[in-house]
Amino acid sequence: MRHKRTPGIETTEVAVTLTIGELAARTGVTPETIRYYEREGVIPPASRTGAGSYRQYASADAERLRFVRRARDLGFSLDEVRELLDLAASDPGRPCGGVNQIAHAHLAQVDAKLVQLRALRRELNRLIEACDRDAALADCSLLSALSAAD
Amino acid sequence: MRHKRTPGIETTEVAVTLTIGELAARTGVTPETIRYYEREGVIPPASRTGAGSYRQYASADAERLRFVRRARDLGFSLDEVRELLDLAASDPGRPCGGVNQIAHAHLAQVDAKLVQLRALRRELNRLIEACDRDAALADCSLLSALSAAD
DNA sequence: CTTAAAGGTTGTAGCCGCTACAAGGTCAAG
DNA sequence: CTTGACCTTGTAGCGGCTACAACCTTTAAG
Repeated sequence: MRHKRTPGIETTEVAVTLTIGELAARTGVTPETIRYYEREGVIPPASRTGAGSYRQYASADAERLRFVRRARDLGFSLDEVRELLDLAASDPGRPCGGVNQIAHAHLAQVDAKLVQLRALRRELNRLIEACDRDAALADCSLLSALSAAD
Repeated sequence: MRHKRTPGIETTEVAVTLTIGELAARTGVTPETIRYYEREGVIPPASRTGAGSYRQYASADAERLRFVRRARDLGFSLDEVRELLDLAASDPGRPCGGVNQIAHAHLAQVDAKLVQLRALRRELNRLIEACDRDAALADCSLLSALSAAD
């Protein structure tokens, strides 16, 4: 078993550094994905103050990582996540139009995908409903729809 | 320029063999994708009767390829397409229940994706509507929603 | 006949966002 | 000192293509 590392000079009892596994547990992002994000430049390279060259994280890293995870959950690409992080880290006095723009563009893409998927579903359903499951393969309307010349 | 190959003994004037490019033009599938399908075993290896070892296709190959393209357009995976092709090629007297089953399973997956995507869209839209594009980044509700602890 | 253009051929790498190893290094507890 | 949990890097795979590079073949034209 492993314990909390760096117990400190026992002042306030909280561990200030996290291993990648602890960070993973806190954020719901696996260690392998965290390392992947680092390679991709979505999160900055972790410090390695441990002699054994383990990655070390602080609570702020957990917040940044949660930001990434939530943005990914909303379907933003890693490129978009990088842009959002850059904006979040830039002059807080600037207007948030850039954020809005990224979000709107993404929403438009989601809508486009929805339109596509709904059309696909309609067509698929049409073919399935026409298909009598007890018919012979030779008469299967689904197969013949797939075989049919346009 | 290239011409129709194998003009034959000028009996019925139609070219019976197609190059991969001609097949591509007829089916709307690029030559590279056709070769990919062959590698993946979705379509059988083409014959190579030409001395130069070019692939040669017949009209039946165009039909099979169109079948694949239509199934792909309906969102079936290549695995599912292979299964559908196997069924289409099997005893035509058997009932088409297998086809129906594959199609139903696929429809269920499409529906699941739709549910997911609709939920994502709702959430994204909620965040966007709450976001005042003229607010400062520091007050951007979208960014704070991404940063917020769960 | 030569030659140039428009095809064809294989093999390999890249896209996206992970995920899953293998082979080894390090740490803390017993 | 051993055990075993955890970490490290590097590499390969997923799906379904797409895009080369480097070379070969066919055909029409000169």
